[in-house]
Amino acid sequence: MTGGDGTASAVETALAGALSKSQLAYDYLRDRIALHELSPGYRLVLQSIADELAMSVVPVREAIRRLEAEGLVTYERNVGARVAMVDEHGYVDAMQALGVVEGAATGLSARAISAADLQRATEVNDHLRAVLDHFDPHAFTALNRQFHSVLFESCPNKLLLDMVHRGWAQLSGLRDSTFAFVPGRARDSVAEHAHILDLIAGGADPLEVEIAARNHRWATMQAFLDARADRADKADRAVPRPTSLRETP
Amino acid sequence: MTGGDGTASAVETALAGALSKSQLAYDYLRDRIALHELSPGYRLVLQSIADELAMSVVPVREAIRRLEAEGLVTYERNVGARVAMVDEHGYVDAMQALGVVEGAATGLSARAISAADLQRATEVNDHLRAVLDHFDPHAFTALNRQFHSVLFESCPNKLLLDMVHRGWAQLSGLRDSTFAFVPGRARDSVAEHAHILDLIAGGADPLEVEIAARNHRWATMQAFLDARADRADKADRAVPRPTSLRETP
DNA sequence: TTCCCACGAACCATATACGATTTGAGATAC
DNA sequence: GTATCTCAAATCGTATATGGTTCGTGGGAA
Repeated sequence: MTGGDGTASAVETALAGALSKSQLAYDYLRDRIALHELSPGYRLVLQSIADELAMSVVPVREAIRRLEAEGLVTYERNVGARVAMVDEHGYVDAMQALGVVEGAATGLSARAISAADLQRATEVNDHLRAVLDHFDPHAFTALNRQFHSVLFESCPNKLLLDMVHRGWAQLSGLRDSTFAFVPGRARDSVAEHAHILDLIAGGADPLEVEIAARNHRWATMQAFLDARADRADKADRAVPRPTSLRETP
Repeated sequence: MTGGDGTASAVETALAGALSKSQLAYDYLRDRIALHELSPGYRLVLQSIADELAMSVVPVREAIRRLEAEGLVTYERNVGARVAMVDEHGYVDAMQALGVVEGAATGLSARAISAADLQRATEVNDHLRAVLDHFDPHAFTALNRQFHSVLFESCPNKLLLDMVHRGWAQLSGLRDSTFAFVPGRARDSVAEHAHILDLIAGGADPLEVEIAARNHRWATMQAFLDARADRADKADRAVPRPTSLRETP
């Protein structure tokens, strides 16, 4: 289908044979949402997508139903689907929930993680530290995801792991990551990563690892909230806030 | 269509207007699974269900896709769907995950819960204690669910709450609850409930409430594992286990 | 008797078709 | 000029139809 000539039936059968069209549509949409090729709020019209993928609308509908169940798209009866947009409230909820499940997954991974993985996580974090000076939010976010993935992917509980993946997928819908919004958070983040690594390497209590991982995420969430409050204040009126102003112009 | 003459459009619109057939099928299947009218492993044939509900297979497919995404049914390409059966491994994973999210939801509820709800939870637990002597696993399980629902429903995080609901739904698929398998667990459970209530009433640190709620669930899980190990041992060979045998014949 | 193959029934996957609903634009009245 | 009504285009929801796949069953050969 990407070839465009439409005569690749043999290849298609061999290639897509294992994958149903419904699955194909699901993967297609999921990828495009994750890659931000479909922005939040984008209207998902069944027929258009079906045309793009050279299939009928039926498999597309099913794919969208699955995406809906995962919270990646919102759906309205007789109106249609659109890519879920994460308002700040949704963002906070998602980050809070992710903190819980990712923390737990990381804690459960702590004892199972291999030395090689731990080494790899350390390298990724070194990389993160290295790019702090010429800061690129997008690259930083990608590396950050890698770092955490290494730490929680060893979690033996598939259910929990799946929740973590869904949480990340939902948050990836954001127009920009938190690090684009609050660049200053990046440096703290790297330091907290190092702390988590120390805990795991030192064979700390899994619960301690879990809480560290959770607080790490919640700190990012809090940084976002603080930044938002700051901007709102500055935008609404040019009056300094009463307490604990930590302006860094 | 149920009328058969096809002229009932006004009634139909008014009655089913708020609910799509897809949604209807979803609710129908979900309820029947929850009520154990459809046992785990039961084969879900599209056409049969469509006939029962007087609709075509298309909405049924969508409903099943959603149930699949929630882990209530398993699906196999070109073969079909069946009600998810929770083997002991799946059970352990589900309980572990539920412990995490339910614990977190309960912790987040702790500060938000009303005095009335707290009172109600206490009453339900008293009820649980009262039925300990003429023990009925089914009734106990239902009350137990009530108790925990009161404690976590005040959680302000909808995402987390949804995960908790899904976890309970998945586990409700079990042929019998843990309490049917390990009746002795019931008494401990009631005592732990009281402890959790004390923590919340005393305004304890939410994290402490969370860990108590989590450990409560994990203790139930552990009781199940212990019981299973016991039976396996006794079945395999009539040799007493080396340590900490706490037989109650 | 046992193994293998062929055939057929049951069922899934997808395409097409059509009625129903929403939505926005243009016309008309005030 | 604004508000409201009407109508048509776009899109969704569901039914029906058809081609494929799986799985069980029965017959034949070793």
